[in-house]
This record gives sequence, C-alpha cells and structure tokens, in this order.
Amino acid sequence: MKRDPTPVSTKDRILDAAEALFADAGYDGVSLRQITSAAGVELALANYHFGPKSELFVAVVRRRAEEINRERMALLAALPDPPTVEGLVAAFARPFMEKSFRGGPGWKSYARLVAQIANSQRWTEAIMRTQFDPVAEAFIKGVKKALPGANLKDLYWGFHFMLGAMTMTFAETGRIDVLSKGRCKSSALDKIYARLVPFLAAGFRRLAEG
Amino acid sequence: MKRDPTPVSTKDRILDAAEALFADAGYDGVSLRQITSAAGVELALANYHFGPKSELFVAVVRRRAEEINRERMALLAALPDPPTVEGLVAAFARPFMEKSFRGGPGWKSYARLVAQIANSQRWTEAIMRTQFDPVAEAFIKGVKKALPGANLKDLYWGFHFMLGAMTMTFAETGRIDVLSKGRCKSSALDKIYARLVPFLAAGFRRLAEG
DNA sequence: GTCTATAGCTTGATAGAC
DNA sequence: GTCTATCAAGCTATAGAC
Repeated sequence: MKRDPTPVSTKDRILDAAEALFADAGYDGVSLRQITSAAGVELALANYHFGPKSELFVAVVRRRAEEINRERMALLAALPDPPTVEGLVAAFARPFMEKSFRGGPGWKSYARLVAQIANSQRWTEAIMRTQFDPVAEAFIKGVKKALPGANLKDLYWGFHFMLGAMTMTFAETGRIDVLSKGRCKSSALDKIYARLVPFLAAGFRRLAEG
Repeated sequence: MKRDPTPVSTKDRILDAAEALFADAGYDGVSLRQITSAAGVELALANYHFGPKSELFVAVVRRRAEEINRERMALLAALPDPPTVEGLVAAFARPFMEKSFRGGPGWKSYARLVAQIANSQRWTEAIMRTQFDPVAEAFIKGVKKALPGANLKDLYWGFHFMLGAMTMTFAETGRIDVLSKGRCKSSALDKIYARLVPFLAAGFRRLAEG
C-alpha cells in the first residue's frame, strides 16, 4: 500500500518546474539552475534524468502533446462520415480548451509553450514534425471529406490560419484584454470557443467556394 | 557630395545585425557579443548607442513598426465609408506582405520578431501597447462600420483570431511546407494573400451574423 | 564616437564521493 | 539515484584612455 497517493517523482518535479518556467520566459530565458531550484532538487539531476537542456525541453512538450494527440484523434475518429467543418474544428479545439480550463496550471503553461514553438523555426524538426504533424494530417483528411469540392492547397492554408488563431488564443497573452479595455477576457475560454469555431469554419467554407 | 550613397551608420549596423539574430534565436538566444560581432563593431558600442539590451530590442522593433503603422493607417483612412470587411483585412495585411516580399531580408526578420512578441506576455507593455494597439483600434473602428449589426466583443475576438493567423503566416516558419509535402510554400506570399483575406473576412461576417 | 580591458556574475555540463 | 564541487566558457555592463 502506497503511503502517498500521488508521489511526485524527481523526474516529474523537474518537468513541472521546467514547464512553468519555459512557458514564461522561453527556452533561452530560463537556466537549469532556476528549474532545479524551483523543483527543489539538485542541479545535477536535470542532466542525469534528461541529458542536455534541449532534451528536457522536448520531454516537457512531449508529456502533454501525447495526451492531447490521443484525445484529438479519438474525437476526429468519432465524427460522422462525412464530417462537418464545424465538427472538425471543434474536435481540434476542444481538448485543448477543456484542459486549459479544468486541467490545472500545467496546461496553461503548455499552451504558452506551444505558441512559442509553433511561431519559431527552431523546434520544427524535433517537435512539430514528430509531435504535431500526425494529428494535422488526420484533420486535413477529414476536412477533405467535409468539403469534397475544395482544392487541397486551400485546405492546408486554412489549417495554417486556424493554427495561428488557436495558438495565439490559447496562449492567453492578455493582449486582447488590454486592447478591448476589459470587454474581452483571454481566460474566458468557453465564450471564445463559441466564436472561434464558427469563425474558422466560415473561413474554410469560403476557401472551398473558390 | 556624399561618397557613399548609402553610408550605414554604426547605429544602423547594430540594428540590422540585432534584427536578424533576434529573429532567429529570440531575445535571450542572442548575446550582445554576437550582435556587435555580426555588425562588425565593438561590444561597448551597443550599450553606448542603445543602453541596455532590452532597449536595443525595442529599438529594433520600433524602426519597422513605425513604417508599417504609417502605411496601414493610410490604407485604412483611404477606404470608402463604410468600408468592406475585405478592404479592412487587406489594408491590414497588404503592407506587411508587400514589404516581406520586396522590402529585403530585414522585413522577413521583422515578421518573425512580431510573431515572437505577439505570442508572449513579455513585451505586451513595452511594445504591443505602444506600437501595435493604435492601429488595432483603427481597424476595430472600421470593422464596426463595415458590420454595423455586429456585437463589439465579436469584432475584438475576430481581430484577435486574424492577428494569430497573420503573425504565424508572415513568420514563414516553413512548417506548412513540410506538412503539405511541398504543395504549399511559406514564401509564396502572393498566393497566400488571395486566401488569407477571404478566409478572415468570411470569419468576421459569420461572427456578425450572431 | 570608438576602443581596450575588466569587473562581477551566470551559464551548461560533468567528475567523483556516497 | 542523489549530492558537492568545480570547470571552462559565456554573459551584461561599465570605467577610462584616446
């Protein structure tokens, strides 16, 4: 019988601390000393468990990406055949929003990490291609069925625009709060969902019209 | 009579080098030594001309932002009254795309910088609020006239989605090239323009329908 | 305005005891 | 698996000569 119902291993303590700090300051804005200090472990343990700093960063992302990917794939697979564009966009957006809303602060950090990764060229190979592209391809496959008359290039571009809108929105930078003088709240993800899905679905439909 | 038609001052040499390096590696991923070395000037001159590193970063962004802002404002002001949504989105997108296409490599670097800034919380106060919000407000004002029946909150969110799509697109990360197996090219900004504007305009219209 | 030199500190990574 | 101690290199910023 375990004494602690949720014993947090050293590895997980490092991952949690790294996640929060990387999300706030970026890969180069955080030192391994800051991370291990926040995790309450010795500096040398970061290298022992994860190797170089870059591998730690990849491990931080992979932990959440695998969970999101599973849910997105399940939702995409559960859609009717042919699916609707709204259903596809929702299947892509919903797991992220649900977790960000109810999954704890780690998921908020992850959202900010994804925004950094998706907007730089640095992690294209090590993260985007291996972690993100498989789900992207499943989405494209679905939207091809939803809009059978559309040009394939249009659908790729539509996916790209969608990704840009979603990553910036999920990152909750607070910019729209300031710009709208408090009318809109970055953190009101349920209200955003009701706008994000129709906005993007309408964009896809317009592209499909040619 | 000037001997060199384009004498590049030390200040501009530093700005140019900083711009290119910051765009590739981010604020913390570049040292002042790398910047001054690439600029062919001494380390101490960076501090002499710009003060601390953070001020240099802001100066890099301001140089281009002021030019883009002038053009965007002029295009927005030249639209018919009431404007169309397509006209508004085009007035916002076109200056960036034109410069990225024909303005030289500095503008490509600037686009990648903007993507970093817009997706983080770090520069919200020092850059976003002072450099970017005035044009954003002019855009919102225009779209209110173009879609008079729309809810104001919907328009702010539409602007936010637009910003996410544009910044990631202009950053030209190359991700869509890989994902689409070469079918789409990040650098083909003229072909993107023909898709970006209708996609976003349709999204705004859909939000306005309620 | 430009240069050299350097202060004072932080970095990632590892060797070796336990 | 965890700890201490440390290395070699890098960092921003500045003082002071020219």
